[in-house]
Amino acid sequence: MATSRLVDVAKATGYSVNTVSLALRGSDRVAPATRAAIEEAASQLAYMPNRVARSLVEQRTRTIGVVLTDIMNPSLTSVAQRLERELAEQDLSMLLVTTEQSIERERRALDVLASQQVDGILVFPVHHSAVGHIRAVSELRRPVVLLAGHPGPMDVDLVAMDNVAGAQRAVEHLIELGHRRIGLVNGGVRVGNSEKFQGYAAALAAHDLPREDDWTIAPLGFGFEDGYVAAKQLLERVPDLTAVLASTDELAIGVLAWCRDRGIEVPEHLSVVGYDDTPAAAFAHPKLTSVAYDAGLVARSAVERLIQRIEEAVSGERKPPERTVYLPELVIRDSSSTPRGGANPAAPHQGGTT
Amino acid sequence: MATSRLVDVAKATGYSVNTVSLALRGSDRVAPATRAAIEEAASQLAYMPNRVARSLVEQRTRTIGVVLTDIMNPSLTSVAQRLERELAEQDLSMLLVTTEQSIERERRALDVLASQQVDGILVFPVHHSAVGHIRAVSELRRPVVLLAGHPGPMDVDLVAMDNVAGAQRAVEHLIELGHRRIGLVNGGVRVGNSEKFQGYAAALAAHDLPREDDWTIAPLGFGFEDGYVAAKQLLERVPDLTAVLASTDELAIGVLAWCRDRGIEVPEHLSVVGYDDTPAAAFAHPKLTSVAYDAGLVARSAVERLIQRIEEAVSGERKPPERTVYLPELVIRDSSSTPRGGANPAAPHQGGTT
DNA sequence: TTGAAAGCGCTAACAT
DNA sequence: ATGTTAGCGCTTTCAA
Repeated sequence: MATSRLVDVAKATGYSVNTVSLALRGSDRVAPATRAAIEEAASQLAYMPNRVARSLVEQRTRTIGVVLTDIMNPSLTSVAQRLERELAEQDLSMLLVTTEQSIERERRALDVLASQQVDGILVFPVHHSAVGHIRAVSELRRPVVLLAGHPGPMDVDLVAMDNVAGAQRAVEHLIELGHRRIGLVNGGVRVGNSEKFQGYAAALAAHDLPREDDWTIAPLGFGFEDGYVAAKQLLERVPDLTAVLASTDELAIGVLAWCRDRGIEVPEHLSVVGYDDTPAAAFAHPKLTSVAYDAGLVARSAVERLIQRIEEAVSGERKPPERTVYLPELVIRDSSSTPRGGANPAAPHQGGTT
Repeated sequence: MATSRLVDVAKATGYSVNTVSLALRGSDRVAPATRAAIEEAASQLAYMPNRVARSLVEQRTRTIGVVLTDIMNPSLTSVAQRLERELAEQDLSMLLVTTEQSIERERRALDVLASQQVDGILVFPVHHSAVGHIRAVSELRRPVVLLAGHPGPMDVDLVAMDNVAGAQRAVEHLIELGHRRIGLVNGGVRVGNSEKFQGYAAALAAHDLPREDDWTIAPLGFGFEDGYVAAKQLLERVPDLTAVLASTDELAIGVLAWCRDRGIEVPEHLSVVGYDDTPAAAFAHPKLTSVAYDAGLVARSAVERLIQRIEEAVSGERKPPERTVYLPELVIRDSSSTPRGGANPAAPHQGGTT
């Protein structure tokens, strides 16, 4: 596993280490013939530059740290995928860490990444508002761009979709269809992320519609099973809801599954709206109306911002953080329609289909 | 962004760089009082070790490269997730690269990772058999463990699920139910991965059942849409198939969606079996029978093997590659049953439900 | 118990 | 056009 170094190529060719280094990096300060000879020897010896040594002297690693809460969540996965692609295009590597919703792991992740001398860090924060430790890293150590967060004053750069507006839009769609009793299945609220709730409440308030605390349910996770269980709890508790917004598509698909098992027809008895517009939304049954999270846009924009911040840091500039939020689109499919009688399982139109 | 170094802590305390280094790494060769003073100063200065410098001298980075074809594919995502978790437990970081099915990108990824001096590499190969370039890396540069591959002689370490056996098991399940005309929707075959086809063909052959070339279709991708289109092509071409095995759950769910649109009932008219048993399988409609890919097992075992290989390489040992394949389980749900008449859309029992 | 010196593999400033 | 020297921040002999 002992790979060859510059000095080996130097010895093989008779040139100095410096000349070899220059030649291999394509400098025009070395004679073409020399370069050819050196390249020949380098490939003979299967020489590959040691990026660790290079990073040490250049004081940069061309590596970006990416901190995600969870990579199983399809919308985060698609962000990760897009980020990797964007970074690769800029010739940057991606060091990926997941925090599994633990603020303590998030803290450690940032430390490790800073210690690894990553050039910058992209963070999907565990808590969308508790970001003091992240700010500290961004001020003391490396440029950081957040990929999600609460609206309002915050002193770290942020590029994200506007989840308040997204949820509000979804609920307004339901209101326009004629719904007045609308529930919310809001995953992840336990860790303090309330944008979707804010949008939901704002839409109801704007239309003078009622809202009860028990119309909202907060499952621990974001998955199918969480949605299934949440639907059961919510709709057994409040059977006369006519529509439900779920904070991820997977939750929504879990809701659909429970409705199917229970004989509640969607959208006839209950309208269901998902969030993120993952590929699964279009292939759910019925096809799921969903708020589109534009992972490509966020990834592109976040990488661009981060690179800009890195360049500024190198040249000693220090600009104030900026917040960029994009308005999500609502994709209307078959799971939402005008209300026709609520989800009351006491009077289903027909039996379960599973 | 100028972080403090050992020398800064040394100056602040009056000790030498060497003593500070030892103290901060908890050596008992420094006096407790000294250590306390040094730790105090270090935290004052927010000192964090520079892992790049450390890696250069220690000749290891505590970083593992992970090469995946695609991170949107749920089964690969779950492998990535598990790998990250396993590596984190061993205090190893994960450098993630995706190849998007390009052998050229795979080649470059391996070079970049070797150049970054990762301690080892885990690869989900683009081609399950064309692995010459991977072998070269594993012999010349860094230990490599493959996460998938063809059966048969191969000279790179491998830890994977046995897809031949998995597909064979799925088809045998269908045969036991009484199916005799069984199709295959086999994503990714265009890049040369034929294990699932082999298992499918072996099962049919073992039971003296017929097999026609046009009972197999090879969509380019692995997603819902690919499955939908493949189902259309396959079942319009061969309407009297009574069962279909799809090589991923997403393909299978795409097949289900087409059947729904077409008024073909599953499993009454057509049995459908998926592959990987992703979370979506249990929440599809109908609930999908699927071959369980055990991502946790593969991840755990692959990381263990890789670490072992790394240790051997450090101590100069050189053991021959080993192949470990695990037998997947078949999870039987509602999408497979005894055949009742084939998928002929000319005589559906009832209209479409979408 | 602590310090001085060497060196990991590379790039960069400064010779020649 | 090429070579010499220094040094990135750390760990590791080897001395004291």
